[in-house]
Amino acid sequence: MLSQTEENYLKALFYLTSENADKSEAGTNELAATLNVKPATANDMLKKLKEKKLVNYERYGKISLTNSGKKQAIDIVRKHRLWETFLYEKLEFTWDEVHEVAEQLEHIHSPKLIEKLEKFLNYPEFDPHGDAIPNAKGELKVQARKTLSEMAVGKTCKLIAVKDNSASFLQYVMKVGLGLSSKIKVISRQDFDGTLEIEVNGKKSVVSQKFADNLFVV
Amino acid sequence: MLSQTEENYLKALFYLTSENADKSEAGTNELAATLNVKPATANDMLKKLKEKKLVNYERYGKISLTNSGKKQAIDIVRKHRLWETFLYEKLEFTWDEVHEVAEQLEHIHSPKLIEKLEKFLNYPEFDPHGDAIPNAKGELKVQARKTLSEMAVGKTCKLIAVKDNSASFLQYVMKVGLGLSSKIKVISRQDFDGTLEIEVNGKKSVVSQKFADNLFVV
DNA sequence: ATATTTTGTTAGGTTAATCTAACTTTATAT
DNA sequence: ATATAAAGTTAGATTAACCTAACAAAATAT
Ligand SMILES: [Mn+2]
Ligand SMILES: [Mn+2]
Ligand SMILES: [Mn+2]
Ligand SMILES: [Mn+2]
Repeated sequence: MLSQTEENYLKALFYLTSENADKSEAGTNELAATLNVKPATANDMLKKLKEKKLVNYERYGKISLTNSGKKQAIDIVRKHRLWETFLYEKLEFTWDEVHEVAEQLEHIHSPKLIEKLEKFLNYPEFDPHGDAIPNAKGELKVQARKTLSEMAVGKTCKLIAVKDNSASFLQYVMKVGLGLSSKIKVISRQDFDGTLEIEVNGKKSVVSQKFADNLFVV
Repeated sequence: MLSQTEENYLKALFYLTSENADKSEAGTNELAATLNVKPATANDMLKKLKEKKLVNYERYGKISLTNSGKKQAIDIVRKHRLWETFLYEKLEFTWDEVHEVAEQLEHIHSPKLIEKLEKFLNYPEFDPHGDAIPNAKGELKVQARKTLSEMAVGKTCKLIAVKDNSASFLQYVMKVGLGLSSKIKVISRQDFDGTLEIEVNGKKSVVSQKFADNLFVV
């Protein structure tokens, strides 16, 4: 059985090499930064994970998950997102509070618990941030989506997911009047730096490109 | 913040020195046995817990929890029993399955989670094994109770709690037709070894004294 | 009162996960 | 093509939690 630490490495690698991250291989420094450890630490762990056949890795080479590693990573993501959904739907947590607690809950080992939890939540397909929840087989719904920053001026779109899960970002999103399913109209865009003027529920706001890069819409 | 290991030592000491255990101090070997570690290991940890002012301990002396240690131990017990109740009430776990998973869940750190969970469960006072759940202040309902082995022949009583929480014991209890609130009539007792003949829902069974010692009745 | 058993402690090691400091390899820029 | 910078690795330490083996103290039994 994997330790919590090993699980965190697999999950980090999964995110660093997922579609979302537009590349399929990661580096030691990048991985270390994600996990808030020093590169030397990540390097040690990579050797261990390679030994366990969970990552593809050669000295000075790029890193990727093996099929086995990916399967395990997806299972952790599944648990994380089911717990977030539980906290949000059943315990009245707000969407900026769920992530931190789910970081702990995702490491509970009990297949039965997850099966039962999923059933209790009525087999949800998306978590409170709009991210797809993998099913027991590791399959997840892929939605066509673009970032708000890619939307044409004058168009209206619907918020379906957020990329950043940090409490500070999510609180900012709420402050602008946004939540999942909100309708957003793009009023104008500054060519200089991509700053957008948007309208949500009749309320206008000016937001940075960085902000818009972190919102997924259809 | 306490590590999972430290929490487990506090919890073990709490049980070893509670009313239930008819003594208020514990020994190193006893503690080590409870936690499935060697006495040398427990000894190291005792020094650490003393340093943190969580236990009263002197070389070759008896061990007890300080007020601070006891408060923390009760909080872990509270979490454990709330999670057991959640698993039993909401996720359809059976009473022999809940303990093992709760052993993991009790170490999740989030005061808000526990508050919300308690509210979601409607402030339960007893867990699936009939054990009292401490409230947020650490107070718990104390019920007058005796063990089935202490009951007089001919009397009928009600099962309100089980002492042993192991799956094997609980499955045995179910096999005899018992659950919380079951009515039990004591038909006869062997003076030689305390073996009892009991009747539950019209069904007669013969059980050992050890078995009867682990059932609390009123 | 002394011998034996039980209980508790110490010394010295191991493993997982982390670190710093020094080093090597690969990538980038002139 | 070489120098510099960035990325990655290694060696050697540290800490928490565990171990075994040897020893010391306390409890008990004769
Ligand atoms: Mn999350
Ligand atoms: Mn999420
Ligand atoms: Mn339990
Ligand atoms: Mn219980």
